[in-house]
Amino acid sequence: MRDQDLERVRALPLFASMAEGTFDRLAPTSYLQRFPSGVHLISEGDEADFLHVVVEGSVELFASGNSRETTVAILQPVTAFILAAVLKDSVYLMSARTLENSRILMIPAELIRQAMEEDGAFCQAMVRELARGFRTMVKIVKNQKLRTATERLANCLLVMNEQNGSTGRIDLPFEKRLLASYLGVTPENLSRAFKTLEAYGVRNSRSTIYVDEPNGLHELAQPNALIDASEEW
Amino acid sequence: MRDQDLERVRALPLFASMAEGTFDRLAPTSYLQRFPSGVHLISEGDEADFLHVVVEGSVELFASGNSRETTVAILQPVTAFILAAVLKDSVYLMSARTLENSRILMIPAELIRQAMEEDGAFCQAMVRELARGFRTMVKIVKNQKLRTATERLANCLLVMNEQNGSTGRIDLPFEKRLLASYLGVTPENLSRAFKTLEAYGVRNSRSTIYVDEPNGLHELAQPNALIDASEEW
DNA sequence: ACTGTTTCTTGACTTTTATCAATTGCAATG
DNA sequence: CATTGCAATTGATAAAAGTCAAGAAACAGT
Repeated sequence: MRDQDLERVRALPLFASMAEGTFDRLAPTSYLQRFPSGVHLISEGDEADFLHVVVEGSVELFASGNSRETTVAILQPVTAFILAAVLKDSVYLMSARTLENSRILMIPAELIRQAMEEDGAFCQAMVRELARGFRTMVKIVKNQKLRTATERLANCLLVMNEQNGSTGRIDLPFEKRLLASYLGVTPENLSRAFKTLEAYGVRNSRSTIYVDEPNGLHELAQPNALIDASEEW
Repeated sequence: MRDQDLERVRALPLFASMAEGTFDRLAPTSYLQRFPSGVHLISEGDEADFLHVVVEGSVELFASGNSRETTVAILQPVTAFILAAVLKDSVYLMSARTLENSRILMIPAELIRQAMEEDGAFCQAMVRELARGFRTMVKIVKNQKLRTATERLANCLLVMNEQNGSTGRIDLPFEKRLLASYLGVTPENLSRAFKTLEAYGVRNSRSTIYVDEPNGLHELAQPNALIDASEEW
């Protein structure tokens, strides 16, 4: 692994407070691998052998069942995933695939569990990371159960717009079908939800979306910090 | 706090591996309080001052938004809740109310955070508990996004039946309206879902439900261990 | 620039779920 | 034992979301 990448991983909140020795023991047995877009990284039901970290690119976490499939999260660098399965020495509950050319760091699960037992600071970092993950999932549940599809889209656009510096222009970094799956609707219904939002100043051209009247959209969306704010470290 | 109750809390996985000294420091400043049914214990948005533990009775975790309300979980003794908010020193994402006469143990949040820093074994227990909570929430998301209302009910009945020793008889420990909110449907639709399941040998009288043909129900429900199995410690 | 492929959109229709209103049925109360 | 109160059900209707099929728009490769 390149020193530069090592540093980026080291800078992750999860690893930042780790003792020098602990980190040095993880590094040599971990793999940083490059994957093309669309590669299936892990499958739900499999044993958790490695903790994964998106170092570059992006990764989709999704789940299947009842002959359906749904996106649970879309991860940007630098984010660790499937931490809970690794810690419980259990099977994955979600599958993961790359959304573009990506570099993924894989750390043997056994080493992570060891490090947790030996390094108190790391264990505390883990607690924070898991608490963050838990609360993120609670927000996803609330978003799903308390809102209609159009409300979810409206709030999603408001969040994305803010992340972009409130320019009123959003460049979708992925396909609409993925956005649909993430929002829990069919692609057809996502199109219709966009049409509904036209009345609130949302223009939608292929992969660029313009939010002209954030105030009007706010009214419809009724954003809620206890759902929409991303969990800070 | 009575010694007997103290022991029950001590026996919780979360506290079992805690050092003697750490536990002794928590105990005297914690309150074990008795509440009647329907008491609002915490409100989403409030600062997390205490870690709560259901010692007796039962507690509903629910969330509000967009002028709707939904049940996220129903907790039986002995379970700690809102651990994540306490650890992150953040606001609650869910509200909680008692569902019957209950006794709730309240431990000052600050003490929990201190204990985590000082007691490595406790910190590790916390990691396990949070990982468990995270995975439980993932399952709730999957249940919600991958299944129809009738499928959710069918699977819920299968789980409840198994928990009851597969006797084919389920005595609901709460009202149907709560079950509806938990499943994410209106009470009216829950009734209709029950009617649909009649064809699969489900009889439904007030608060007792009979599952006559679990095999037929299985076929419809398509149970899935990665959704329905409860997360073990 | 053309061709084939894929994503996205649109329309018609069905299914699922919610809403509103009314009724039933149980259980507690006096 | 009637009465009251509430949970649960039922029916009618509306809204939301899914499905299927077709067309339009973007994209990749030649």
